[in-house]
Amino acid sequence: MPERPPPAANRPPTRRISLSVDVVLLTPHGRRLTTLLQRSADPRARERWELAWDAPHGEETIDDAAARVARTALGAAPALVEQVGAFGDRRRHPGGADVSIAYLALVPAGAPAPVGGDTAWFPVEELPALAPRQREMLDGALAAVRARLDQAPIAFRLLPPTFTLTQLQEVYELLLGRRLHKASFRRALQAAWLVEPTDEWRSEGRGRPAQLFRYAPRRRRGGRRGVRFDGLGG
Amino acid sequence: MPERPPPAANRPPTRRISLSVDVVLLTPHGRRLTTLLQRSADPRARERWELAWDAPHGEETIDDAAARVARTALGAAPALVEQVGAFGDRRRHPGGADVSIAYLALVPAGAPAPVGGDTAWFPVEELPALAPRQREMLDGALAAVRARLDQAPIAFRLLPPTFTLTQLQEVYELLLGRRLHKASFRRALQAAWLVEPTDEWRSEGRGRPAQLFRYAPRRRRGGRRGVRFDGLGG
DNA sequence: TCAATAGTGTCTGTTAGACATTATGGA
DNA sequence: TCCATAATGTCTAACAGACACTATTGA
Repeated sequence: MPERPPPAANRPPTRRISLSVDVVLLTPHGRRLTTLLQRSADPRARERWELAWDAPHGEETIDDAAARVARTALGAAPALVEQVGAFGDRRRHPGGADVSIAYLALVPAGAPAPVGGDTAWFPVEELPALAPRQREMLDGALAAVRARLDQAPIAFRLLPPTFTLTQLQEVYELLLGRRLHKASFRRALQAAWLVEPTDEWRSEGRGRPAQLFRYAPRRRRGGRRGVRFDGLGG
Repeated sequence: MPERPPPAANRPPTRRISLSVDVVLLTPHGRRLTTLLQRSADPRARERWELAWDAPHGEETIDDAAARVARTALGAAPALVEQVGAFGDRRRHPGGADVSIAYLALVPAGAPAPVGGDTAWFPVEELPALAPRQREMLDGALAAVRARLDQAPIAFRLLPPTFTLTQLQEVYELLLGRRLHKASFRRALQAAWLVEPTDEWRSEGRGRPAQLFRYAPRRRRGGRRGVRFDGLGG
């Protein structure tokens, strides 16, 4: 039986550390998922790109700080801001923070882009070099988006208030990284009572116009079926 | 078009904050999920119970600190330690930490219990009063366990190396909070190639002895099917 | 007219859940 | 013997994916 030390003493944690709140802003651009990066504000490293970040101000909570950082970088409030997790290994952060809290923020497609050469949307498969800590946070945010896709209305936050079912399916395909079957997708969507049709139609270019829908979840009917043993690799 | 402030200045986050790492240790006890609580080390509040927690020491990362806190509280290393998230609202933490990082730690059923009246396992439905921050972290850890059940081998970390299929199903029922169909459960398990039989059998009390299995995931065959629109409430 | 996209009906193989049955031990 | 639990076979309804077809627009 190993020796067991007494429980940690209940003193305030005296050692204070530096903290950053970093936000991964995401929006679809065409058939690609893109993320917002800013040029470093450090005058010695103006050519480097960074995730938007800052330390919490004054009495702000970390959620407050994330909302502020997102709003400042984007010029408007995103549709959803959610925590991803804390990153406190020894990888480098642009501000030298000991611990960084990552947030993801979703921006509807077609929202006005921030102007100026200091801020730009990059496809997530073609990113410039980032500080290792921020690279890790970005990968974590992408994994979180995919994991939460069927738990929270992620896809609807990446679309304007009304959208076509093809747009919705494209967002799912974007996030899942695979093609979906059109008829099955619509059947499952109808069975879930998640969207309702508007009386508007949109004609884009050639084919038949598509009906516009809005996100309007009704109460679920029937419980979940089965247990998923997928994803239990090693 | 709203005025857009310049991006956050790239100065080190000078304001330093106090940080705690809090661990939610979980193990099944019979048909209940239980969590480890310790009596407060504060001599003025010895009757209060707390999650195990501490500030990171010296050069420790937050993952290191979580592993240490878990090992210290339990007297042995848990089977899995994973981050839940950061909690930095204004709710009270026992150590007055500005920000707390929650971890969950899984302990196999039947592992030796910590001795002494300062540490005890409580069923998660019958907890004593906790500091509001820690109560929030515990609820977050339980939600994370349920959410990750089909993404990571959570259930197997709550069981000894060999186990019966009934035990495994009981862990799933414990975490999901609902009964599962025995035949369906076993069919899905077999199709997923997650466990392999040993040549041992266990006789518990009355009925026919059950074969023991071990967790031995084989490579997946075939991709995921469909999209889940469950869980998209509102 | 053709090309392109939206939207739907039908068929089929797979799977979840219900039910029943057999197997094997202890009391 | 009876009872309790393990383990499995069969049936059915639900569902995912394939395919085909109709509908409606612009070029």
